Amino acid sequence: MIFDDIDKRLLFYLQKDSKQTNKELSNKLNLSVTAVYERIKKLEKRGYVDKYVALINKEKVDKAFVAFCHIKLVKHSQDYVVSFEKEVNRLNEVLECYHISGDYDYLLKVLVKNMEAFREFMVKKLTTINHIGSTHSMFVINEVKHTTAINM
Amino acid sequence: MIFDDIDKRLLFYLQKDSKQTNKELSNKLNLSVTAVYERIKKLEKRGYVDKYVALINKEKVDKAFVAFCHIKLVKHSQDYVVSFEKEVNRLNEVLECYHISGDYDYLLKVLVKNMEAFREFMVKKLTTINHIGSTHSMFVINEVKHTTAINM
DNA sequence: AATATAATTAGAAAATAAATCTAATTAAAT
DNA sequence: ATTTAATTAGATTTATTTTCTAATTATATT
Repeated sequence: MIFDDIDKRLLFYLQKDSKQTNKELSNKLNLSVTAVYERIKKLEKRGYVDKYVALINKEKVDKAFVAFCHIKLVKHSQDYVVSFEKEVNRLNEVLECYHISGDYDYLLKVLVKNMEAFREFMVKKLTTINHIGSTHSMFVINEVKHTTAINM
Repeated sequence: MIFDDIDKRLLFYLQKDSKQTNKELSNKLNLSVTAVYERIKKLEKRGYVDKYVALINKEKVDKAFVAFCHIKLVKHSQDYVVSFEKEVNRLNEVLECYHISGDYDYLLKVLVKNMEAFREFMVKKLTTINHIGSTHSMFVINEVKHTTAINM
């Protein structure tokens, strides 16, 4: 199977705006509507597209306070890791969690209303999770760049 | 204007899958198709929805190596900050860039093919940007959680 | 190079969904 | 209680997606 330049350009446009009609895309790609349609279906079927989503304005829904939390576990045994990761998945303030190299074990992206809500989150939710050794939080002063679009 | 529980549930569904038809949404929300349609248009108009996008599978497009880079500037004068932020916006390996509190000034999320590509990025692109004092990179071993859906 | 095979594309037709309109209902304000 | 505004439902129109058939293009085989 081939994944050519037209496919790349198609994904580029869909990553910018997935609500474009196939006709609009067909103009940009110099193809017929059917050709665009078939390519999109092919890309979806082969797993290139994870999903289509609406991206919500976090200021509008009052969740504009963003923090990154480094977390160290007390031990790195299989069961500690598994249970920590399961707990983190339950916390809906945590949008992202990465197991990373370096001084800390995990990096979390946390979204809440304000500093007070963040304190609540830390005290009542995060630090009640077992096996956490230490944490280190960094607060987002300004979002300089934020895109979901992968460049191919 | 009111932003009620139905709106919240509607955004919840749209954040999961924006390709659902209004009929499917109307079933989930126990509303008519028109009511769903009007609510979506209202939310869009009032700025609740930033945009609709396709989320692409990074393994499929061979950009599965993820790194977070801490960056310190040599100075924090206005012009240094402005020019750094402008440069970062140009780099398409950088999906996200945050000005943060703490030991470092910035946190970058970088997406490339592999470690070799990351090295290339650091040497040929990132560190050629002026005003960078020091950097510290963390590599993603595993993506434990990753969602774009804000919980309201 | 000629032929067969598969993949991609285009255009028309059918099916489906979005958008608009009018009227009815519900909620909020006076 | 009455007016006003907002929301909703159902019907209709408009637009888009999906399917179908045929033509074209690319790839593989002899």
